[in-house]
Amino acid sequence: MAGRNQFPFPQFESRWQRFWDAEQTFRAWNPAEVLPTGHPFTQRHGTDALSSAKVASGQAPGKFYILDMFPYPSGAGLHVGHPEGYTATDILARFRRSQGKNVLHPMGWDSFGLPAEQYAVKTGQHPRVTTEANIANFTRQIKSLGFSYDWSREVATTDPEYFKWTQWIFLQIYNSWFNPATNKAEPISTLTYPADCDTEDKQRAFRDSKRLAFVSEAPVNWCPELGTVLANEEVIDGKSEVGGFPVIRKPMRQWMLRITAFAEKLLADLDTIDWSDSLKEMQRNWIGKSEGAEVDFVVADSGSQIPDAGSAHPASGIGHQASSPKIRVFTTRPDTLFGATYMVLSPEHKLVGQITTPAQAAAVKQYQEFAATKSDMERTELAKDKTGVWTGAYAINPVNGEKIPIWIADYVLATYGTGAIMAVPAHDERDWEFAKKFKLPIRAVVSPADEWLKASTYEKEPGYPPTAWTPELLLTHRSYYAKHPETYPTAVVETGDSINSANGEISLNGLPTAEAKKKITAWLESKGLGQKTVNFKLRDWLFSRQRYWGEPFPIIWKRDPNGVLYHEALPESALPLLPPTLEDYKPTASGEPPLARAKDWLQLPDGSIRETNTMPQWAGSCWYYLRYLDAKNGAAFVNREVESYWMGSAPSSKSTPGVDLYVGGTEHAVLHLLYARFWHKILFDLGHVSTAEPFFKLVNQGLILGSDGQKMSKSRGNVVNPDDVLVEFGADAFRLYEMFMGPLQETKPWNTQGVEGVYRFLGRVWRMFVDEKSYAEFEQNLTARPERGEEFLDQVQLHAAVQDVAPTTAQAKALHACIKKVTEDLEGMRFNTAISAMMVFTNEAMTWAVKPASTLRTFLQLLAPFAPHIGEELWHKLHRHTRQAPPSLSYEPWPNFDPAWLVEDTIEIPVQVNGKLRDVIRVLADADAATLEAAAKAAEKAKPFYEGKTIKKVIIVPRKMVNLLAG
RNA sequence: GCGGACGUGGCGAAAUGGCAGACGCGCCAGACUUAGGAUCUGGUCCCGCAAGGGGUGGAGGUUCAAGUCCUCUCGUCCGCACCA
Repeated sequence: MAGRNQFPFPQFESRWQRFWDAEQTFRAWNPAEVLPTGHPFTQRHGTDALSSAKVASGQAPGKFYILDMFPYPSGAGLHVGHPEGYTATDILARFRRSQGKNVLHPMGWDSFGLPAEQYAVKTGQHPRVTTEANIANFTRQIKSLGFSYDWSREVATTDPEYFKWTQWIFLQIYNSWFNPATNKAEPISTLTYPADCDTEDKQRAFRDSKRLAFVSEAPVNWCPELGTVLANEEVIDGKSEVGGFPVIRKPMRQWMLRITAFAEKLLADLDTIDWSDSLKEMQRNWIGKSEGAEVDFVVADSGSQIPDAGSAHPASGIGHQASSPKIRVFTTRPDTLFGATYMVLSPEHKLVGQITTPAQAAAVKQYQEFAATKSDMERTELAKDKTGVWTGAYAINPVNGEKIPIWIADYVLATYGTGAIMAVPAHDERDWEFAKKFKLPIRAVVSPADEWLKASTYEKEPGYPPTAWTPELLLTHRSYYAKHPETYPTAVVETGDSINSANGEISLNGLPTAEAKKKITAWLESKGLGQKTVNFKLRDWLFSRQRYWGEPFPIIWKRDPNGVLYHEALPESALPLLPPTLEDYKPTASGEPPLARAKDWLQLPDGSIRETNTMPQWAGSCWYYLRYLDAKNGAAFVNREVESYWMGSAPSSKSTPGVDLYVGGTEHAVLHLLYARFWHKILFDLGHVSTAEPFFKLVNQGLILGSDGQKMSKSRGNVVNPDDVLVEFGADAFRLYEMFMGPLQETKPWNTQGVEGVYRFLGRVWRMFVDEKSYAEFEQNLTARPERGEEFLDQVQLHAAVQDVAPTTAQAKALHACIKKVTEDLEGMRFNTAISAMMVFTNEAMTWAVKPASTLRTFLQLLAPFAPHIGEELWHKLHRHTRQAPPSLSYEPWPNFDPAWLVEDTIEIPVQVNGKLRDVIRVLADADAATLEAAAKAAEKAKPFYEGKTIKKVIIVPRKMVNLLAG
């Protein structure tokens, strides 16, 4: 589109961006900070607005912390999806600022990450160089959109001054343990040692086993392609979330964070925050709480006669040797214990070798190898067909003394529960499939629902097909099921009354599931056979990566006099611990992380060796929202007073606890958002922050699809580059379009013609304000001397129709309706309908021969949060015209609507006959029921529909409608 | 399979249980114009000349009145997925 612009955005957008930068218009001030007198915040709120006294007494302006998920600065640059959330938050930031809030609206960079490192491996260029270039590009792009960020608070997770504190927080975690008695993280110094920890070595081992950051040797997700381990959360269908490469399980020494200790709090506190149901549900599912019982099964016959040293308490079960090993299982259905006809251990279960009989040893070993070579992906894909082998061993069912076979199968996961299950094939689908395949016995212990019985009955059963389901017939089938569950097509997994569940001491028969669970659990506990247990799907967080481009751990390794390796934290004074300079960023030939290449860095003079793993990318994003509060603080990660003001626990905050609004993509639903909540809770317990949750309200923006309705991707060629849109239509139109597309949370396709629509709207706004002739002159001058564009811009005159007159009633009504709609829609984040309301106003105002300056001025205030550049430009023109010094548009109080203007004298209401619209009548707004009825009956068009009939009833809803019921 | 969100014109979408389709795109017609891919005006759910009738994925229900509430059903998207 080479033709003329509808309005001179290329000239005024850059002008106002420079203005905001130079004036520090959006600089947010901390409590007790000295406020410059010239700043518009000070001019509105006073020089002492944030004095310690006012903050302490609650007299200071309330805070509003509005946060975007900071981006990873990729080489590809900004995507149209990024500015969707950023625009929404910017509009709200400007809105709240105008309403008198002290608004904190920062931006930064989640700049550690794999792409820069992969580029370094290929080219040898230091990731910092790549990262800084990408940040520069992202900064340019984001600034070109005119967002009101306080850039003085910018952070980058790769900045040593930032990751110094990431490392510091890691040390807080390392030096803490979770005290179950207080249900809190506490300094490791509060740990009390058991009596048998009587040596320094034993105490150290005990201490290290309790830390919230600890070392584990467990099998981990290793991605050969990426050359690193990954957290469970980063593995999807057995493939890496980044890149989609295969992931295998491999035992490695790794750092873990004890997030499982916080599972209950992470779950419970979801009820205290304002997030979408779907997001909360995703977190709940991920945490995966299930309540049940752990039950011990004693092994009856085992392959070896090695007594189990661990089973100090002989179970009081029936007929077993006290020296036999015990297998502990977790079940959510202890009520079905009488139906356990076999057991299954995961192939990796540590008792497998011990219990396997010589006869089965070869088969078991073969199966274990078979299971081990399968990747998680294969295990999932082959899930349909159950596999397993018998160990040759039996266990004793503790409730009935029955000998049941012990199998191993990979449908039992080593990492969940105890890694072993009691199999109740009649009432569990997986056990059912397995039992059917291997011809294991199936015993019914729960009576099915009538519906299930009716639906599952088939010809082999007596009395089939039934002519009618009499209670007697159902009873017959019920008792048949109780004896022959294996003849039915499926397992009965629903709850129901217990059957076949009694021994000499206890009977569950006839009890509904919930009661049966309680009763059997109490019995198990009284016998020392088991106890009530809560299990979580959530695993501890695998926190180390074999990468270069991440925060090094502030940890060193030493050997004690016995040659045992142990770890030790670096002192705070050693922070930040910088990564070494390398020539080559690949892992070493022996598979050591890249940091191991830096021999000088690795070895300390006292002989200790540095940890060579680095932290995952999530580390920096776990707390960046806290660093924004006090980004330049060299003495602490955040000052306490500053933290309590912005996070809402101080009296002045006058707000919700935590970040007031956090907007970002749904892709971080379980990863970032769970990790950040976890870190925040540790910091809260340790007294470093003042709220239990970081993000009070969270909104997920929807995905923006390509114009073909497909996800945007390079390969589809449907990617829209914001830079291109900006050149053609400008930042204001871009912002407006992203908000006008539809509700923020919805997925919606991009449509360039839609951008033209809002661009035309802004053009109409421009023409409503400016004199057409002077704009034409501007364009001619601009063509001749483009470099003098801004000078010419100031010569563009206001439209002659804009006059300093009082608005007419109709004009005031139009304006106040618009104020009301825009204000309410902003409160509800309904940006699309707010824009539509401004379009309605503009369409009407365009028809006014004389346009009151005061009305247009107020309208500009409504428009400015959405389209700030044109807002500022016209705001200044308008005030030059009225010869007033222009106050700061950003800090001018938000207009209030006067309900008096919105009261209509007469209104149109529909007249229905038998619920169908027949006519519309115009009546006085406050007309009473009798008047409405009379008016409705007088409505000509409605008459034919009830003439000749009697009106039996009249429904009258004042101000709404009249319905005549005739018959 | 389980959990969540959602189905409204040609398209993006609006509608405290009370006139379905605001606003925008696209399209049609007209005006201005050397020109229009600028701007302005009017029209635009379907059937029907009209009166009128039909219409919010489908089927029922509640109600004077249902896009909105309830039940069932079909479909789309997202998340989880052998979690005992």
